[in-house]
Amino acid sequence: MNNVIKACLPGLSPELLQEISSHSAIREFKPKEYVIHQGDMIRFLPIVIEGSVKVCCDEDTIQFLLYHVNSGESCIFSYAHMFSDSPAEFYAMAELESRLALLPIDKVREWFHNHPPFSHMILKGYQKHYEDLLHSVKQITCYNLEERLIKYLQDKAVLEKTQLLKVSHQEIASDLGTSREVISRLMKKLETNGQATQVGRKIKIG
Amino acid sequence: MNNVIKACLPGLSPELLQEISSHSAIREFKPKEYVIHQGDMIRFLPIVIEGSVKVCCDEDTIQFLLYHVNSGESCIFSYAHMFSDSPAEFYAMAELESRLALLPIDKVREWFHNHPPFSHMILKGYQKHYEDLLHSVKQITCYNLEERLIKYLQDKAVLEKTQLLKVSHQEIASDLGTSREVISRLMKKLETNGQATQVGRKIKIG
DNA sequence: CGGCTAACGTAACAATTGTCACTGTTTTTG
DNA sequence: CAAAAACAGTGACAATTGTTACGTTAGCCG
Repeated sequence: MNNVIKACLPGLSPELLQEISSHSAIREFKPKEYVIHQGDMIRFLPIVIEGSVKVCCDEDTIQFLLYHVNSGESCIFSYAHMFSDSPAEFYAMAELESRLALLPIDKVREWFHNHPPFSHMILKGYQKHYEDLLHSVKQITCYNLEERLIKYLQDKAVLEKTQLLKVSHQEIASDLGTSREVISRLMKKLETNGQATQVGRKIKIG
Repeated sequence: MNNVIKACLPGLSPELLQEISSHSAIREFKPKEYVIHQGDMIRFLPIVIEGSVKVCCDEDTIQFLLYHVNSGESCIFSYAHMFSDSPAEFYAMAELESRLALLPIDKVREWFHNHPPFSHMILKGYQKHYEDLLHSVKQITCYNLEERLIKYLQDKAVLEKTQLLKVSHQEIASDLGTSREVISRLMKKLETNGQATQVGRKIKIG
């Protein structure tokens, strides 16, 4: 357990790693299992040791994908709750079979104040997520749905290491913040252009 | 000079404030003057003492508004360059007559490592900007142009403390990532609904 | 195997946004 | 003042996206 956490937290002293390990819990999540529900109080900082977790956001009735948290990464929204006690305005859901380390939030606060390399690491995490989010803004602002769909499928293919994606049109639609019918229509277009094929209930890329 | 910086950096020790003051420069910027050009190397962390600076982002040929930096705030993108040496992928431009404190980046790095309250402050800044950006994503994803235009004008009215905005359709268009004609069309619609009026080359809210 | 259910296909239409072309008006500048 | 430049108004049309409504298919499970 020490080793897996260590691999995700490079640059920290052995003593600190030891302390982090001893205060953290490891939990497994199945695909589609919630890691954090909307409205939950955040009591831990999750770090994905293995697998992938998606974080989505609600506004009115619309839900959309913010980003994925992959191996070695942690969830920025939990950082946002490090120094405040408000409930989560988002939900996090495992996409793959995933193993997470859960660091208790009060300890994280302590480490942040007492260990510059730890706070540096947290800041790096923020930077990464900020860039990801900025990338999403650019995607949404500068590219149309078709282009974003192609990118979405390609990214997913890389993430899941397969060209044959098991994902429903409905799920794509919510991730991209649109409706199922629109995705069906666009998938037909991609099929015509040979960029993707519907194979039964799966999607083949390329 | 010590006092103005102090007001923007609450919670820091007098010694640190003194050191920050002694290493920082103060500069004035006129409206539309560039604070940072796209491609610049970032050598300082700017903190807006007075006024307002807008930060915009380029992707392909499209430019769009990321956020405003107002009194007491600093620019997250400069944080992003705190631990790396890559040129700016954005530009920052004064919107109002503004006074900025420029903290040299190498000193900022040092303070970040040696002063937990300073790193805490930086993290808080990140949190704020992250929330702002997330807010933009929600706006773009969940609301149409008309709603965003109304919000844009209202926000601007609050910022500039006046109901009579001096802003061209072209400028609104680039901030919202669309074209001038579209803004003209929507302005006409707002006028019909009594939400805003074109008064010569200015726009009256309400 | 047959039926049930969730997922997909699709046509038709509405709404929004993008783009072009051209006109008129205000502001600035030589 | 006159010319130039910047700004605004507008109609027409295309492209994209959203919505409704209903028919079809795949895949699971008894």
